[in-house]
Amino acid sequence: MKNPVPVTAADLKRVCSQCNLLELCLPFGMDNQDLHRLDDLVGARRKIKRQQPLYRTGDLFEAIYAIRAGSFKTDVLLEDGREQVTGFQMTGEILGLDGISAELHSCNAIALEDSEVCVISYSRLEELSRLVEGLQHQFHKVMSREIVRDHGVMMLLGSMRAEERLAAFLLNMSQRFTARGFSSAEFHLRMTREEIGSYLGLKLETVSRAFSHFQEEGLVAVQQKHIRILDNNGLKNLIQHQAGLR
Amino acid sequence: MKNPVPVTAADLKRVCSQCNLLELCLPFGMDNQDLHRLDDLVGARRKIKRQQPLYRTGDLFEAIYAIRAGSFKTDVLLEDGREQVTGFQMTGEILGLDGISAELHSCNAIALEDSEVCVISYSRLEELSRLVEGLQHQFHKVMSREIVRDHGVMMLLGSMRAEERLAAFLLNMSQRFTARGFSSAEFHLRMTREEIGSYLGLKLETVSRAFSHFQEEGLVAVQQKHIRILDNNGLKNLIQHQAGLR
DNA sequence: TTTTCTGGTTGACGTGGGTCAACTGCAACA
DNA sequence: TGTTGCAGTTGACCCACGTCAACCAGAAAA
Repeated sequence: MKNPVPVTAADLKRVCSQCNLLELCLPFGMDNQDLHRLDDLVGARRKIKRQQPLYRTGDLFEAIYAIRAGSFKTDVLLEDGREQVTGFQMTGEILGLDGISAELHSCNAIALEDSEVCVISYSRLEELSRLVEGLQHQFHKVMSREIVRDHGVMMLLGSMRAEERLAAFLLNMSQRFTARGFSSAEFHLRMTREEIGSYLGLKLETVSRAFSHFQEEGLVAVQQKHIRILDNNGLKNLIQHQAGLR
Repeated sequence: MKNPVPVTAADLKRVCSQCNLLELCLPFGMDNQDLHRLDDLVGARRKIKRQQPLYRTGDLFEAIYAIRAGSFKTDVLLEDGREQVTGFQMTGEILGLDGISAELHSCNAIALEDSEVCVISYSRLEELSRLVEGLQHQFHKVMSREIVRDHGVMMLLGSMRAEERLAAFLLNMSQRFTARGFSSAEFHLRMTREEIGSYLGLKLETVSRAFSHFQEEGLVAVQQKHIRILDNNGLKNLIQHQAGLR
């Protein structure tokens, strides 16, 4: 029995100052007073169904997005159809920063599962961050963090071997799940082997074989998308000591 | 206390509003009035000798830098000594954005030739960009452009073959020289084959062979670091049509 | 239940680019 | 005017990963 959805107290509380993702998201480090000024910046919510785009290459840039629930991939397409996944994003992370430079989005953001984002009007964000020092600073940090993350991916792609890349990927996922209060040792990947491969610059078969090999070595237990990390240090060692090539 | 360094007329002119790199640099798009407010933000200059670092991984982050003359590479080092060059920067481009996120620099910036940078105090930049909308917006664009550029490099590294990568690199260099008023067809590379290779995720021998092959095909004339592009479209076609692999 | 579909695994084989090594050329300097 | 040294080129060989293809598993549809 469905009534028209009434606005409840809970809905009204869906603002930054009440959000449990706070410490992962844009408002991190802001004081209580500033936080309340954020509440009217973050207006609309948007739900995105699995496989649907939040935005596409060429779309007009008007807002950035904070992931409230779910997860996304971003990718760049070449004319000939080749896809490069440039990142996987989870709750609390910010999407859309690519659009500021040209006022058009320069990649696609696709939901990996049914997801929800907070829409943050970019013009109002600029406005407010001229008034709220903490917001300005935090926003700059978020952008800078993205640049540093990208350098890490370049390191992966340019200097590591297949199994090192996958190990680094798993450790990164584990660390991000931990930061969100989930188990660091056991998690569920939302992306396919092909998407992992595209991100890591490998073919899906190579990803699959690397998973199998890790399993043989007792480093992880793999059951499709469900991953259990059995030997964290083993994975770490793999990255440092498998040097030399490439 | 030290004796104050006498300020000469030449020094006074060394300000953004007088700089011929304007349209490539941070102040791009700002109006004349705002521009003059920038002049006292950009204080010191710093000269860096070839092969010397402007900053190193782990250095305290206090300023960003605009390249006034010369060129740089940025790189990330792995514990085992592997180096990944994350970018090459030329006049008008901004260095140091990586440092904002952790208040420490997360890569090394090394001069490829004797160079000079404008030192832009980050705290004063944040201050001023709260007052000057045009500066704020332009700064955000610069950061976003860096993110978009990084996505392009990921595409290179993750999805392209060796000769495609080098072709894309040459076209990119050509386009950036053009933007600076130099010939688009003929230029001098300041980095070694090894540095190009590190940037492109290739070994120096592969870079060298690709250059030789381009030369055989009549696409470019290569004489050590001096490059002459003979067939721009040929290079472009190489990227689109050599698809399939990887 | 069986059928179909999509994603994942595994094997056999090929190749692009890494590795190793010899050689060349230019530049700095005695 | 030779000497040393580093950057670049080239060749021979090899291996990590891509390619192609068969097969499998779980989920959704019939």
